[in-house]
Amino acid sequence: MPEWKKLPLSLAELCIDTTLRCGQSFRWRRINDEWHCVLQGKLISLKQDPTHLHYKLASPRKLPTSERKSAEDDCVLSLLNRYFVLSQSLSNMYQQWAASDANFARRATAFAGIRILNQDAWETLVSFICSSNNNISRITQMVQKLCVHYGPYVGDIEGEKFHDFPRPEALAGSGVESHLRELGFGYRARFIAETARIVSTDRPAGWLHGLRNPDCPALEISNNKLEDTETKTDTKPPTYRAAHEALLELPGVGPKVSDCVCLMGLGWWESVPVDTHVWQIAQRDYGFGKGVKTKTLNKAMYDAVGDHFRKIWGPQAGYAQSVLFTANLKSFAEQAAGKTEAAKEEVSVAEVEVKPEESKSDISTTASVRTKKRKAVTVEAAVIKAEEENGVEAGGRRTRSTKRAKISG
DNA sequence: ATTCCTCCTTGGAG
DNA sequence: ACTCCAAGGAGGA
Repeated sequence: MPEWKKLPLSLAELCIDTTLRCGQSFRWRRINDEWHCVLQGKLISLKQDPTHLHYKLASPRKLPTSERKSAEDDCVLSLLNRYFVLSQSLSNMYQQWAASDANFARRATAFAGIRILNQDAWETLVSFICSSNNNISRITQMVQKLCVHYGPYVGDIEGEKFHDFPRPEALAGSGVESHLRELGFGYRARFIAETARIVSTDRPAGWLHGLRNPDCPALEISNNKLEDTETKTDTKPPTYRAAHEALLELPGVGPKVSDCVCLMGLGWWESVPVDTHVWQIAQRDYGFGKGVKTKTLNKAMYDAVGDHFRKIWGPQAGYAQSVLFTANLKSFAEQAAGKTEAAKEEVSVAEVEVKPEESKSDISTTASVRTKKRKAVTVEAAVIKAEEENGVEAGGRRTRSTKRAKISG
């Protein structure tokens, strides 16, 4: 039996119990207060106490000599550092967001230690294609089915089998769509099969990885050696906008799913996925949607919400968004209400001032969406329009006919 | 060319 | 039983 290794880490820097079940990754399973998942072919186990994160390789394949064993431990540690991006100080970021936004300060009190996971881009892509018009528990079941039926088996824990996530080629077969429909994927079956075929066949090797943010802290180590094998096709460094647009070409990928992949799979932390929860938050806490004509989330509103959050939270807005997203989930309602002993008193103190000043701005778009060239939307509140010159340039628009043409062809 | 509306699968919750 | 909702997107009007 392998021994646990430990890493000094506070719950404010990482809380796996919240981070691993807030709808980012759908493969971690908790058994007896220990978390297990296959990452890069390795079955990894985690547990946490207030001062340390404990980790181990759940089932090493060979009898480890002491040398090999310590090498494997180093490998797991490096993997965890990249997966959780532990080089980044989370409490510092929380402090900055709380200082610039009273609502964040209030909501985040009971939700410390939530990190954006630096996940595999392909897994993130497929997982969030599954997420459309869906709920977290069923997404989890669907991802599990993908692993069981198409992913490589790695090992057992407590009688439960663990598989890795399948590679694109494994999901690109001809019978995949009908099989996934039998497995209850609904209309997403075609999206997954088709996207797998495009990524594995139509796109060059390393295409998805090439959309990564080269400045993401998770890449600091491996970025020095820009390997010649598959990255020499592209000379210009990718941008968030370019990555976002490139993903939109794939079937089942719209603006929201694309932003999820950018944020959680490609290291673009300025990406703000606006889903039903974030739209609720934007309306309830940030004055969006007060206009008569703007109760529904249209494209202009989608962009305005993301731009607003980037304005108040800065270039890691998507990271901050995930904290409020988690605090808004029904499955975390008890935690949000401060039922945990740790957060109880702090929340009751902060509960006094419920209305932040920002709420009075009543952000709503006027119906005059005079889209001439790239002026996306006219916004009444001056809060938004200030960022026009702020460098968030909207790149060349990709029309939908282009996307359809790519799919059918 | 852009925007808006409806439909798409499934299953759990109210 | 029935409607609504869940980390939305595609296709047509």
